[in-house]
Amino acid sequence: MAMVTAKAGPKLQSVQRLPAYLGILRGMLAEGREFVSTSHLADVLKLPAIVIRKDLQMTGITGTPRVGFDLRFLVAAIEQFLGWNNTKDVFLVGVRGFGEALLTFDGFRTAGMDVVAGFDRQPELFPEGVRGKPVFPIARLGDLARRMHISIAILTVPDADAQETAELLATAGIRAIWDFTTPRLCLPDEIIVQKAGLISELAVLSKRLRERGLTATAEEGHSV
Amino acid sequence: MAMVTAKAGPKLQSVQRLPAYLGILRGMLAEGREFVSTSHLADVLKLPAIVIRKDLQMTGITGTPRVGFDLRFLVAAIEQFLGWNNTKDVFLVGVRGFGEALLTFDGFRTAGMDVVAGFDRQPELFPEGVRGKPVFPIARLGDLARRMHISIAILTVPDADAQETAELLATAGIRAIWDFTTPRLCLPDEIIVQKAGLISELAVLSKRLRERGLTATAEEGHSV
DNA sequence: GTAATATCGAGAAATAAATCTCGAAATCAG
DNA sequence: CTGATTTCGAGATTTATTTCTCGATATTAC
Repeated sequence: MAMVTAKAGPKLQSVQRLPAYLGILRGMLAEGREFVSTSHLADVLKLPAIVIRKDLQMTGITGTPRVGFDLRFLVAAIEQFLGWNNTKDVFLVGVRGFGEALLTFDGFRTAGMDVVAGFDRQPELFPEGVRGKPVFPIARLGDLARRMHISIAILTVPDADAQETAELLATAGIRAIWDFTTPRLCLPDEIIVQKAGLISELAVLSKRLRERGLTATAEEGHSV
Repeated sequence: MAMVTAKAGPKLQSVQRLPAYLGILRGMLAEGREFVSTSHLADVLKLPAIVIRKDLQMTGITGTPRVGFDLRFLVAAIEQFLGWNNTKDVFLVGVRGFGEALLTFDGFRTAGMDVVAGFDRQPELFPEGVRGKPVFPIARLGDLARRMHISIAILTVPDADAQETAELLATAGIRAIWDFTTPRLCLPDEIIVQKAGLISELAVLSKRLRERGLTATAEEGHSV
């Protein structure tokens, strides 16, 4: 029974590769180049050209044979596809610990995200904010979210507070949560919850290290 | 031809789920439980039980029907599989910006990782270190890595310095790099490079937000 | 103007991964 | 001791992703 849903497959990995393309392409654009071929991109990124071509198809843009893609259009297409063309203001909830670092990190700008304020259960710990970013008590989040039309939040509270805080975010009108906590949040379906995979990545790294490490550093004679 | 590979498939996603299991299981162990069934885990994690069972098979541990898995053995098996049973000291290179946050983040402890020192091109910016973690000039990295037997590094330098710093790490005997920079590093094959997917995750979130955001505002009639 | 070449784009095949189905085993009830 | 129920584990099915093949098109060379 081929119940094919109308919407195209997500192609998760392709989406994940787009930012890498975008970085290179923006650089080329800054250098004054006008066209780029997937074979050239493939050289730079050490990826098969066909992969890149397939990924770019996702954005809907079309290239010209023998010439490549118009850099300006291509960059614009990717940015539009990801929604990175216009900056979105986001809140960060949970400033103590990891959140403080994230609050000061301005690398999200290139991804169209601007962390405009932090919230914490103990805002008095940051009386002057963090690097110019104000820190408010969580109680004020709902009011400010509505007033500033914020719909995205980064959740970096301690695991124990995660569910409670997440529910508060949902009530405050937040539509998407980038969740750096460990437990699985239970929220209404209309709330987009994107789990941060820092620890998962570490698991993959650990496993690869262990696989290869066994052959490489057997010299360390500690029993397992 | 059925070319059955001897080594088990990597099963990336399964590995990525293991930390979530481990967190729950450690909690149960702390509560004094002795056995756990995948069906119970499934309830807690809101995942299909079969997924969990298949994931656990990877670790090589075996459960008993009608009883479940021995919690102590299971936790030990996952930790061993991931290599999280014994703590590994790691360096963090590039303290300005995002790196400073990671340096202060102690959540990696549960993953058997302890960031013991930071390195930066401008260590004078952190004369007293960061939260007790010392910050050294990059020039001293090789010496200290050898002396302290460090084989893992977290790379959080600016993109422009990424390749150069990475090569320095390789020379210093670092065997695995958790890379938070954008460009693709070119290093000898024996160096394990694990790309951090923060920005890729953001891309996925952005795309999901855009997809749903459009339906939320445009309110298209959903066909059955 | 014609031929050669590099590149794109769509569909198909191959590969890998995730998910499901069913039989087997162990405890508990009677 | 026997049967019912829960849970595990291996193979089969389905799904997703990557890779390949081919035809089309635009530039360049002659």
